[in-house]
Amino acid sequence: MGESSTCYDKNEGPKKGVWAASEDQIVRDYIKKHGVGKWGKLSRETGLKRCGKSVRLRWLNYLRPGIVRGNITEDEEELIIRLHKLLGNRWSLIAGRIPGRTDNEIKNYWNSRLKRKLQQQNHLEVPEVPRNKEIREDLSSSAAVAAAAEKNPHLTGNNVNEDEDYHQHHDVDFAVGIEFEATDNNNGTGDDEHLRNDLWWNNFIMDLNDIQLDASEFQPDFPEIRLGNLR
DNA sequence: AAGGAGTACAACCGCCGAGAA
DNA sequence: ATTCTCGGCGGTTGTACTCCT
Repeated sequence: MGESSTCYDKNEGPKKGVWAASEDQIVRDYIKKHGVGKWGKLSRETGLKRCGKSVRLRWLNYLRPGIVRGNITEDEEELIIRLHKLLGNRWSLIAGRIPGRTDNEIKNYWNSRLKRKLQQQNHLEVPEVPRNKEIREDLSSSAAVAAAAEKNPHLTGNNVNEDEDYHQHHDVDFAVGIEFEATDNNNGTGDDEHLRNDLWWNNFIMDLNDIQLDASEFQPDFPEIRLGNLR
């Protein structure tokens, strides 16, 4: 059923296509007054001829404060690759770890650039990480996650932290719940370190696929990894 | 200069789950 | 217990832009 019943007016249907600046302003004004949510109501009360879902998407991907526009940095790219290896196409989860970036943006970036780039580099045979709800729930329910969440509330949940001052001082690194010991690429061991990490990740993915493990089980074996906020 | 191919990104669609009625 | 609405997600499509021939 979804929202289709509220999306499509019997007579003329919803307006589609590119949003006008005036439409954006209507949404901004309404949300300023009434807060986020009730997208269908927003659409009806403001006379926007957009379906609620469309309004929501516009807000989340474009109008919302804290959105970072512009090129994805190398750090962010690396992060996306690693998170994708772990989580598969769970764009909202991945986006939740990259402040200011939206799931749509990351999905687009992956599909239009990274996928091809990684295939060219032979780093990726585009692993089809199964959409396995149980794995994610196991990870999210671990004690490690809870502990990390308590330590650093910025790292939890799917919501992008919209504290711009916080962003300025923490940049990308804070968003990752998976943190490696510093890798020294200048002392000749960098490649080995990368290989080791890649190997570890590959094994990790295989383990996840083979059996459903609780994230907290990994930590004793791999102290260099903190599975702080997989969800 | 023209137009076809490739790319990037915004937006839409269909499905699902949660919660209210 | 059932139905309905809404919010959320991932996949896909549409379109504007850029590059190449």
